[in-house]
Amino acid sequence: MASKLKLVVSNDRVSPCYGCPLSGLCRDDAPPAAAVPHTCLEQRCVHLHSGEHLFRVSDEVDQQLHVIRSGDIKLYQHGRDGGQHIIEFLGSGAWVGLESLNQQHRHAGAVALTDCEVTIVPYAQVLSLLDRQPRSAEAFGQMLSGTIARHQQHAAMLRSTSAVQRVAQFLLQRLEQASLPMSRQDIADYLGLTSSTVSRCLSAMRRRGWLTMGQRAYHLPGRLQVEKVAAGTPLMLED
Amino acid sequence: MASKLKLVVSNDRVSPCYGCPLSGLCRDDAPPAAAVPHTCLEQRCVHLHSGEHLFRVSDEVDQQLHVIRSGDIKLYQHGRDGGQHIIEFLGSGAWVGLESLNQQHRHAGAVALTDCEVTIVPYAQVLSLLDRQPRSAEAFGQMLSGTIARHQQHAAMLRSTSAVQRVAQFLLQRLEQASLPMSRQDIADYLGLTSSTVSRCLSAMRRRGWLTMGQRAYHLPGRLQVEKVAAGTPLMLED
DNA sequence: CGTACGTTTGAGTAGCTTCAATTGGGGTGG
DNA sequence: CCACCCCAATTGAAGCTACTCAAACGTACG
Repeated sequence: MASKLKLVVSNDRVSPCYGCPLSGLCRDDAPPAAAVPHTCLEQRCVHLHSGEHLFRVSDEVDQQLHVIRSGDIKLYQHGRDGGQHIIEFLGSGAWVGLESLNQQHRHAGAVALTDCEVTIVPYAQVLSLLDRQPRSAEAFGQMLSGTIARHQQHAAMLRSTSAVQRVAQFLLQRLEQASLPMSRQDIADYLGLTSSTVSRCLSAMRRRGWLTMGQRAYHLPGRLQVEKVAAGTPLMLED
Repeated sequence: MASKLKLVVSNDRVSPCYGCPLSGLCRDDAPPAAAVPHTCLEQRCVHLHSGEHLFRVSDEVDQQLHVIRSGDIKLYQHGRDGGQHIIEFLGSGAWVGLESLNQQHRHAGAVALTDCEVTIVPYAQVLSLLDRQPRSAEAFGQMLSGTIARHQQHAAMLRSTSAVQRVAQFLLQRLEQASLPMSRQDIADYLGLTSSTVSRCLSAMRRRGWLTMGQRAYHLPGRLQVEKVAAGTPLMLED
């Protein structure tokens, strides 16, 4: 179960930034090739198998951030009642660990939902970049700002009184990619419902033909109706 | 209803940082007095009366952050059903507007719950500070990180199934200062409940002598029991 | 083929919401 | 100073939603 670490050194002189996790933060329009430090060239990666932890609750914070190259990860906390509360589902391109920068121990755990490839980005490296490139501080701020905005959206979803409403919003938000790698229980823990209720809501929409579910693939032929449900239109669960 | 703007220029040479909203970010251990730019000396303030908006939903983002000097502010969004969802209650010392850095229009509104004094901090000024003082980038990151962590906590509270549980957690979290400037409706919108339910929960605890409510002052003689309720111990509403 | 686990579905119940009536407190005008 | 009004808070009763408990089904894996 040990994570394999791989050191990747790019030899591509044409575009040294290709594949660099920091490329989203780099703001030098024309970075002088000679001045590019190791930062952009060295990439440490971790491969996670489905179910493996990237880090656990109470782990010591190691001052490292992570960027997901491929796969999906869930961020969770332990609920008061023993169950787990999913904070966020993170997909390809997402940063992991932004909430731990000021803390000594993780208050959230991160588990791979599928096999994952994750790039390790030492926080010091990010700070170093922010130091060298003033404009990237702005980009970094925007990234954190966006994270905050997403959490606010999630909180809004949790306050939607109706269960179908929450499930509909979840589907609309997550079904750009037409696949849901997480279990019903995970969805339930994310939406503040039970897996039974989630299942009932999905079945209700499926019965109406608004949702089709091949074992991993999901589609929304009735996207318009689902949007109405998400907006508050009531929906009888049993037909 | 027009907000009064006041320009305050400090003449105090002894401690130029005193009262500076950026002091929490400044990381120069011994800032050379001669090099201190206007940044630390100019402070624009806004005075808000209870009920006045600092900004509204859909307002254009003016690239300004705010720091609350005194008073309380609520951050809210419009719910699907017409009601408003409170995102966060912000008190003295808190930063306002961190979630809007990457957006063109506000997706949240900010209203004063009490009379407020708010310092205006142009985002450019923050960036300029981050540029000059590399270490303050870390502090800024920690601040945003802390904000994210608080939102995650809030989301966890919203998933607590029981109503009394949510109210108890809210009281424990908010009653360091022994006063709740917001209305029952606001609390309800924050917790994802109705004002009736909030009222009932508070009454239940008051009947048991765990909570006392002078018109503005709140106290928790039964903090221990309230903590148990927050942790999941069931509680009959009617006695 | 059999076991184990996740999902679906079924009744019954608890708890929150809804709607409405009552109380209380703060402000205004007499 | 008191009466009045207005809005917020409280409280009551009824209804409905989502949870609980439980069983049956499907699928993946040995």
